[in-house]
Amino acid sequence: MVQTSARLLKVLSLLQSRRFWAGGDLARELGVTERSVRRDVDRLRSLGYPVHAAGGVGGGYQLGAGKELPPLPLEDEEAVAVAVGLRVAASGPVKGLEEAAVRALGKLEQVLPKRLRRRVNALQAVSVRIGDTAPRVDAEALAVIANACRDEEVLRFDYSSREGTASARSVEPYRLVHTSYRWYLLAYDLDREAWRTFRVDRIGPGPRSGRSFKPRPLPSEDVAAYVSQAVSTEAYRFRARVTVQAPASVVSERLSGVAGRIEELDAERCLVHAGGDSLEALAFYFAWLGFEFEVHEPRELIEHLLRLSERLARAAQR
Amino acid sequence: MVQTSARLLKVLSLLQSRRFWAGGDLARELGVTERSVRRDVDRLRSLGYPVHAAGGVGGGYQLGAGKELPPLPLEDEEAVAVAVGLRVAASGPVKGLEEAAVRALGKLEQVLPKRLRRRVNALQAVSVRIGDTAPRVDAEALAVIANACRDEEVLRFDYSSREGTASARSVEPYRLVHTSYRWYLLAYDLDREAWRTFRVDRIGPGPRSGRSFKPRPLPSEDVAAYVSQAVSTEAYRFRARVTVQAPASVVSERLSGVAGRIEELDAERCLVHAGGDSLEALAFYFAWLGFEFEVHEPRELIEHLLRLSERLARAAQR
DNA sequence: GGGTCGCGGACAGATTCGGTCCGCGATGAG
DNA sequence: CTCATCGCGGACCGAATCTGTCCGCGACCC
Repeated sequence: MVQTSARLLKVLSLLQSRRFWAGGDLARELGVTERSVRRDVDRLRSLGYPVHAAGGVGGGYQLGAGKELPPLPLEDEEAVAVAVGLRVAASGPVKGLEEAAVRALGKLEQVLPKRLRRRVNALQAVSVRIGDTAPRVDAEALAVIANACRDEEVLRFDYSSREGTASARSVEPYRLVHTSYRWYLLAYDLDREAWRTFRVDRIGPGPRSGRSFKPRPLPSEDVAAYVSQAVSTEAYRFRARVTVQAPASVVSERLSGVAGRIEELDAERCLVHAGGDSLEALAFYFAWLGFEFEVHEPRELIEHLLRLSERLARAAQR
Repeated sequence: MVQTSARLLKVLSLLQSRRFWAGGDLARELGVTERSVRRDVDRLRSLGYPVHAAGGVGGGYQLGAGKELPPLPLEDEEAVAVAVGLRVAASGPVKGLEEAAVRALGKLEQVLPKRLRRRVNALQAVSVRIGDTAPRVDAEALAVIANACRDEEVLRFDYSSREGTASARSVEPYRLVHTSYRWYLLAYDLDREAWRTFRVDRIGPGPRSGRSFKPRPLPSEDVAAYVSQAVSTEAYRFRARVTVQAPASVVSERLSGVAGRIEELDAERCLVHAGGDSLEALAFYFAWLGFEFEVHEPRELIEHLLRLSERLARAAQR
């Protein structure tokens, strides 16, 4: 009967909504005998979910941490929180998690009721962004693209090239790669009949996935290497060279997340090469460090720092 | 048989792992006839999960967005991403979502296999924090506390008072409230036999939940109001008064997340009252605005800005 | 010691399940 | 246009399963 399976799902969900459930309560909640509850619990156990039980007064069933993760039943609010959290995670505050976050986001968005999707989008707007060396990537677009890759569906979108000219693209998406704080899409461009690497932040709003395609062999075994090579010519608007009066290890910890590399000069100083598209972001990263530093280039950054310094000095006057 | 229910769960999970599944493929994957697959799909539909189907060549089944959210089957990596994302969300980058995020986190942590928990904790460390008016709250502690509230379990922890004296507490936890960038726990202190409001960031590491208790009536109907009144005497280390040369609406948008309130002076200026425990954070927030501003108090902030301004000026020299 | 609560065997009847067989209709490629 | 593909669902039947009932056991806590 469908009833049995539905009940099983319900038990699973009940057990996750409250730590302890007495057999009798569960039975009442589910509208079956206690014996059936015991059987359901057994079934869950045989499915690999560790349900602990405590005897005596105040005892009950409790879902524990097992080897595998049970499917997570979420309330509306919680789902929204998960979606928002994943969008943050996908935009990269924590290294090495972006791809997984995007995959999870794809799964979630696929089944997210419309009313919740609206809430997520509304909340998304107010997210606080730090420094922002990374251009803002639309997390929903990211999810759409990730799903298109997974499902092998042709993707259409508008793309603005580095020079700012826009063009409509129609591609077979293969991989979404996250490197040095940017998202890239490795895809086969159907109109140009060639492999291309797209910067996701340059993809226009609302990419649409369409009919499915038969995947062709990738241009390289090592996709990450291929992409990073393809984009190595990619330049930031500004490249900064800055000497910081602090040990390289300290700086690298505090600058985690900035695109760039750090050279140790001596025990107390290091040279930071950082790339960014915004002077504000670059200035803040270094100011935020809290150490003395010296900018060698670019000139624009030096000028920006001077202006900022003057503004702060004015703020402190009275 | 357990088989049927297990299969149903598996179908649900398969349908979320790939967009399109042909009936034959599903049948092979599950080890049953195609007819049975159709029946399973029917069952899912009757459980409220909208499974769309497309006929013809290249057709297949597809899980759509329904009224309710199906339980989310997560891979290991994805679960870690969700946990990290939720921890970020719980620490409050997006308004009004913190409580839900903590609830979801509680659910997740309850069933998170140990190996994944370690990963989450490891990753948590490197999370980038902005400005940080909010003291760092241990997300795992938050989850433990939330679960203790939900499960009505006595909670023990070390608490350092405002003056810095530590004491061991044993309380009945009732509500976790998030206001103005801080977490508070409303609880009944069993030793002092009185209601108390605890700042979660002052709770020592590893709060432990114990035996369950019978809840007593709350001291007030409106818990949020009660707590906010109870903590109204709570002072920040620094209180700043700053005039900003920008419309109040713009400022309030960019300062979202800072504890404080904004008074409109005229169309082009507003007065911001902000509280914070760190001069760096306060300076950062106002500098980050990008507008001209003037600090009226505190003196420390003015001095800090001067020092910062000089440091930036030095950085720009060469 | 007694009450509470989880455990699980046994049994019987009702229900359901899954495989098989089959014809229908929609879709999309050639 | 035609054909192959693929989802749909009715019918049938034997096997498997589920549920409620009854009951004794053991653990735990007051």
